[in-house]
Amino acid sequence: MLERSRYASDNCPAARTLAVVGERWTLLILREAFYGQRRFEDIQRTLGVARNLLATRLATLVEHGLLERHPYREAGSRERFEYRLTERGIELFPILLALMEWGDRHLGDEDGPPVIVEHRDCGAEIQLDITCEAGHTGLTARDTIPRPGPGARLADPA
Amino acid sequence: MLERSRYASDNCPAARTLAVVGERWTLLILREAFYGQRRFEDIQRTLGVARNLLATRLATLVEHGLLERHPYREAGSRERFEYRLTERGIELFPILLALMEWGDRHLGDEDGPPVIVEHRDCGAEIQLDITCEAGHTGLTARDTIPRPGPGARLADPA
DNA sequence: AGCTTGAGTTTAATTATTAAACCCAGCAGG
DNA sequence: CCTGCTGGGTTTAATAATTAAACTCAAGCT
Repeated sequence: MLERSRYASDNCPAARTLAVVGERWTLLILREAFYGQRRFEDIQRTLGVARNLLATRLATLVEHGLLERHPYREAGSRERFEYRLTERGIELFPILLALMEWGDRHLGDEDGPPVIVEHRDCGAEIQLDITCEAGHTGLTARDTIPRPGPGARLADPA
Repeated sequence: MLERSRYASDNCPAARTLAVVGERWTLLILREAFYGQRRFEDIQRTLGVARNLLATRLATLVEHGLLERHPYREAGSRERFEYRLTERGIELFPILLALMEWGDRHLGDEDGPPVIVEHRDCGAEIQLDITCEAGHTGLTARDTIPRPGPGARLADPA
């Protein structure tokens, strides 16, 4: 079960995140969760993912604490389960947003995006912004530089 | 070659982006590109990815216009090729950043992140911020709501 | 008693991924 | 001008992941 080890550079946080959400379908399942879909059948139908795969993906998402399995009972039905985002899962939102923004910009259709995410309070469209702690906004990758942090490890002496 | 179609909900921009960068290793290869690694051997060694897979991933990244293959010649060596991020590729940065931030917060080691990304001009640490066009900052997924955009399509009449 | 439905499992066939071996061009040394 | 080395890949065979389709199972409805 060392899924993590398949993505080397094992102390890289991006690699660790991908070990949890980087398998095929996982981020799309989470997208559905953000859109409010909570039930196996609904997710399966809208995504078209294989049923057994959806079952195992949901299980690992629950295992990693991104979704929670909640029992519910609809009138005239037996008890069933739905999957709700946890706080930990909700914090994945910027990843989805970054994927959407890039897709809209570079792979979008003529007629515009199928979904617009709005600020609930004011209705204005939201977007991701790269900022620095000193208050500069609107940065791009070119304005940044990676530096070793406190947890940096020396490369493996081959 | 309908990679795209494997990720249903075919007009979803997140799904389209994942069709390009969502295969195993692709985002880690791009991470290396952002760290300045450009050569096959270097990427292969630091990532530990299978060589044939790295070759095909680099080829699809070039095909999609995220990397460019540039010839170069080191003194005493024959011509070789390196892979450089294009503008299109550079714009993937928020995706990597979002993955890193989540990993740092939820899967990080005691001793802190191995890498800190700084604003080149002022040295302050950078971060992603969800903002709205009306100027509100520091939003979370809970402050947002998705709405159908101009390109929305009705669900398939099953 | 038999049919339906949501939520999964199981099974068998198809793809992806891996490790390891191989290839190739040119340069350097002898 | 023969040999070995290096960067940058292919090929091959074995292993693992993904798929579609069929099956299960427990209520509840008719």
